Amino acid sequence: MRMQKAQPKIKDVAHAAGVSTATVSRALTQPERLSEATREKVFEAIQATGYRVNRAARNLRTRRAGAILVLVPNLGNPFFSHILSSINEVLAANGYSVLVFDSQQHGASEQVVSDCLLNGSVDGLITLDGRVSDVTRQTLKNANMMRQVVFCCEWSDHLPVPSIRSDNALGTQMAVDHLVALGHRAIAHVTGPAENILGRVRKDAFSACCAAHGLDILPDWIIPGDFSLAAGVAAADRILAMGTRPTAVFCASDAMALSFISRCQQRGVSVPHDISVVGFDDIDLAAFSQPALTTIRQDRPGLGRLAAEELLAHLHGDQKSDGPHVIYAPISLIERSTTSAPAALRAEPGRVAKPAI
Amino acid sequence: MRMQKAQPKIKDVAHAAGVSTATVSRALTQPERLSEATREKVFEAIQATGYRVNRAARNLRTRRAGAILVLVPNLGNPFFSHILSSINEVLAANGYSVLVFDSQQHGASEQVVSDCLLNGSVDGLITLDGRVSDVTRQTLKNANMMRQVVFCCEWSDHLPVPSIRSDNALGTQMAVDHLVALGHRAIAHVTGPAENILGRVRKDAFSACCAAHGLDILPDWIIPGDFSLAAGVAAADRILAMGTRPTAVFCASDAMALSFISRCQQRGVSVPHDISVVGFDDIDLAAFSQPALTTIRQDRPGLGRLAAEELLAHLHGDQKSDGPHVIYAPISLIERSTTSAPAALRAEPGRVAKPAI
DNA sequence: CACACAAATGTAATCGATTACATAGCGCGA
DNA sequence: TCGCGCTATGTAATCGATTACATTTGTGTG
Repeated sequence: MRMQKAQPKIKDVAHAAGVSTATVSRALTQPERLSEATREKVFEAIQATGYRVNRAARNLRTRRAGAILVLVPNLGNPFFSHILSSINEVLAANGYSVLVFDSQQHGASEQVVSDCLLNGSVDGLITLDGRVSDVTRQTLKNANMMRQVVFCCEWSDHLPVPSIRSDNALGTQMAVDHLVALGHRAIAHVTGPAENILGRVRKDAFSACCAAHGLDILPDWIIPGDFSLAAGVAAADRILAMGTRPTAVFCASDAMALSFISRCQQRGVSVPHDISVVGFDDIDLAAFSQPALTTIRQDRPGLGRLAAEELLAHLHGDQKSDGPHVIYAPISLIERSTTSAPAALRAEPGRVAKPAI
Repeated sequence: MRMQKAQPKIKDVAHAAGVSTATVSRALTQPERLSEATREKVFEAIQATGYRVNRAARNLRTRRAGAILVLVPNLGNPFFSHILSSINEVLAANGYSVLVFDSQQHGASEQVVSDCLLNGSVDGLITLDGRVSDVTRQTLKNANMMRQVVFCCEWSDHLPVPSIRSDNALGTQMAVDHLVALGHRAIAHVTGPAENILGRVRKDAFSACCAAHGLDILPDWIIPGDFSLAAGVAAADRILAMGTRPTAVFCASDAMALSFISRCQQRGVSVPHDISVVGFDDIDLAAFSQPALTTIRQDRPGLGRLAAEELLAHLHGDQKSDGPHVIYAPISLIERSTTSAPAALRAEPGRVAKPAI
């Protein structure tokens, strides 16, 4: 009774259908090569026995894993969930399983990645983490496995593989242009972590855009953050303590923007009346905060989908586009209610319509 | 040049070390059974050749997969990220890989689950989705695979497997007690989806608690929601339109609570001055909203960790606790700033200290 | 009618590890 | 000295599929 019925094997099916194992296997993998009669016999036998292909055996023989590794820096960060979701959707639809690993969690994370690729437990890697150790890079190069890796969101310039990303510089420019168009000339920036490629790119783009607009940005107005909620609060405290306070703030993440705003409100500073705020990402909550957050939307589902599709194309050999090419997912400014003309301009309505360039 | 060096196999290592493949295998799996000299020879050869155990071969032979499937209802929901993260942490530390699937994504989701378990591509299943189809239940029962499944957060009473969860009734009671202690007697509830076990349990507990306190809850005050941000807005609109408006609202999720509050503020209703709000979950943003959200904290890392540990215990045969037992992760009321005494009581301070029972 | 060729199916090698069983070497007590 | 038992290692079967190659059957052609 408590005996566990052994899983039926291909031999059992073959026997039940009165054919050879080869025929059963072919019914599953190349049904068009069998006569209709046999094919049906086999499928009936499969039904009857409840047969399932043993994955390990198939993988061993075919030297494929049918799985993709997704490397996430901090799985606990909800920003990644939509990306993971769309990656999953595309891969699952193509018969691949999705393995996830948190690249910050284990000292052994570098080990894990190259291990998985080298020992055949996955066919490819999508990494949302732009930091790639030298060891990993070298290992991938040696094993000639570069074409089975793609970056998503983040990237590293040292690893020549395809990269799916938002145009962060463009997004930053949209944010700055928007604020400048409203009349702001004193704009602060709360950055991402210095070691993060996105943080660096957005910060550099911010400086460049401000320079292009001829804005005079005080060094103090570049406030180091780390994308986190806590960083937004800290940034608000710093700005509210400043002698010459900027009239607008561009935050490198929505999380920082939202907590920045909360802290301002808590300290009696009104957004956007007293200070305008622009975020980056367009997380779900951005549309539902009060006031609703003006931000730069990253197409998270699109990023995931494109990355998955790109990887699949490479795995299936469409090397039409081998190497380190970049694909940009669409990005856009979502104007909501945390930006307005600066107070000084509102006092001189003449300048509001056509703000000084 | 572009030849891809074939991965070294165990035979290559054996040859390099001058031993048999059995010895190499033993060096990897039961090193204590080898003499120190041989063991070192083998490890050097492994180093030298860059050998990695082929997973498919090992899995085939050992009839293990070294992987666990985590089934998530809606991967895009950030609530799950912390849980997934801690599941991952525990499993990775124990040498297991983590496969994720979104149970809402594919019509084939039921297929996927039983497939994965039956074809040996995973050793166990942690499901965050309480809805289990009859087919799946039957399949699991037939294959005697129940002991390789655990529920986390959600559950189904029809599947007798271990369940790691928060004490939702207790959490609800904490919320209601808190509001009642503040003097509220007119409390609304924004529910989760009717088809969701958590939504139902919290709603039932809410009704029971209110009854226990002798509160008179109008049917209208039970507002159907679905945990989403949009539902919070809709609920706010409904409540603000009511003739007899409740003085407090218990929302079945933080997402609904936060968007509920935003909508109230937007419509000029102040929280907690005009209406008190309690959430459920304690998501990251709850502490950083303005006002900071009073809520019931679920220990998400704890839920994930316990589920992973429970599953590992079962897989390793510690069937000390076989069957459908329930493990509760700690839950607590986090008092922040979205609750206060109702306006009516503030006018009669005499009643504030000891509100009428 | 014989032969070439294609289609359908079977036989058995193969993927790369683990491990049951066999063997060799060694120490120790009788 | 013999033999028992223990340790260290080797030999070869095994896990369960896929697939190269062989074989059979059927079909069209000169």
